[in-house]
Amino acid sequence: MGQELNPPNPSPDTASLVKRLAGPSTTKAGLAKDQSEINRIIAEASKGSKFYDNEKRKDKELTERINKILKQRDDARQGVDISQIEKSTDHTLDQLESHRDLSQVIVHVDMDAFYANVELLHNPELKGKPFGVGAGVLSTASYDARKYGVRSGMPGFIAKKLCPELILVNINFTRYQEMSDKVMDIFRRYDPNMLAAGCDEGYLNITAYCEEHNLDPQACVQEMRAFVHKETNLTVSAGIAPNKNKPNGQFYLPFDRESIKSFMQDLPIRRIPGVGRVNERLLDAIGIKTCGDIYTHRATLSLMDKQFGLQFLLRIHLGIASNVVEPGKREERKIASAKVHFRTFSTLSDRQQILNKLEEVAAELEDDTERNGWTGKTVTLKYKLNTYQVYTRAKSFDRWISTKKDDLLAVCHHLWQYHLLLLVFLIFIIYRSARNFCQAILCQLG
DNA sequence: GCGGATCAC
DNA sequence: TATGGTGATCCGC
Ligand SMILES: Nc1ccn([C@H]2C[C@H](O)[C@@H](COP(=O)(O)OP(=O)(O)OP(=O)(O)O)O2)c(=O)n1
Ligand SMILES: [Mg+2]
Repeated sequence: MGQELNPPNPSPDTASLVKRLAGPSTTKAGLAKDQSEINRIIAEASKGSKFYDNEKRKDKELTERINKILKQRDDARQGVDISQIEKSTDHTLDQLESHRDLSQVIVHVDMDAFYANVELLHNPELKGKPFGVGAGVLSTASYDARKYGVRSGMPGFIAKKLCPELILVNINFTRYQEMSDKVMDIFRRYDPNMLAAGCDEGYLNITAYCEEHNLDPQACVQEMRAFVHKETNLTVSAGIAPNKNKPNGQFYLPFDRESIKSFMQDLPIRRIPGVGRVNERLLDAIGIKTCGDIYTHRATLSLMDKQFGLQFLLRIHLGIASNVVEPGKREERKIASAKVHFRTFSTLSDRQQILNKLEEVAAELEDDTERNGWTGKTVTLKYKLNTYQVYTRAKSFDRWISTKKDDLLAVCHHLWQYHLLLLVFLIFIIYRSARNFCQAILCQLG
């Protein structure tokens, strides 16, 4: 009874929801030290919106999923010989360890605040000021803005709350692509097989270059970074290690087993590429926060290989990753995306109006595909409701799709399940046989 | 093949 | 007032 006299706040945000609302890129360099106050402001600003409700729904679903996994874990551990399982995973670890290859010098290079620093070249007055790139949602933020908690993926109006003097700069993709080409060319001098990962980073194997030029890795990377700065006025960070697992920022990881193990020991699991917000929570639920914790819970992970991926995590624990660097798949994948924005006074709730919009998108798609002579065998219709719930509906054909407007419209009309209150429509035509893409049209409603 | 979920940048 | 674009992969069905 006594407890009921002190009811909790009405629907307080759970820690997990507050964290979810903060967005995916909360581990970026240059962010403020105290994120809890920042996260509170973000949650406050989000409250009451449809977006917030949707995040809350997803958070609840994830909590249920976690509870299910915990139950599975408890069931799986019943009546099995844990020490036997641990022995078996130890054997796997020994196997992995025996194949550890420290012979290759891998460097990961990543441009600093890429879009922001390119904008700085065009507008030097921004120097030293907090600014973000992008309208609506920020693609990135200058380091001066990050101090306030402003970061990638954050909507502009919330960023302004965190930093009222924040300047918003429009996005100019062609500029970034130009600079990207320049930078990549420099990287390729050091490894012609470089793997470009996105437009601002790359993985290089500089073993051969160091040998030929009689350079040690540190000197080699310093030289490369100096070249980038000289030729582009942009700065770049690098991590040098025996494989492609990127350390944060600029870093040299000594090439011996002990150094690597101690580096991994306290590294938060979230820093590993492939472990995002969701997997971070799942792993946290079974007691894993750092790469070192993987070993402690190896029996559970072994029993729940399906859910967590034992091999993936064991390799992470040891700090063993691929040290083969190859350029990405060569397949041409031209994307000419056309975009149409419509603004109406409210979301569309009338079938005929929606069909009219769909027809506009189909017409745009016909136009683009005709112009470029492309087609495919799958049509995908994707739409977002004003609740932020997303649906995709697809249909594949044995023959090439007619990209005539009316044919596309007929297919999409069929795929659209008469949901109302739409925010966004997208149509894709996918060319799958060569695992190739595509064409996308976006139609913004409401 | 389909649809949802997750992740990276 | 208001929460992105693009591309990829994986899993369960
Ligand atoms: N959610 C995101 C993340 C990134 N980007 C774009 C803008 C970035 O400038 C570029 C490179 O991404 P990075 O993750 O490397 O971020 P930055 O280069 O901006 O900053 P950092 O100095 O942390 O590398 O990709 C984006 O559009 N949306
Ligand atoms: Mg970068």
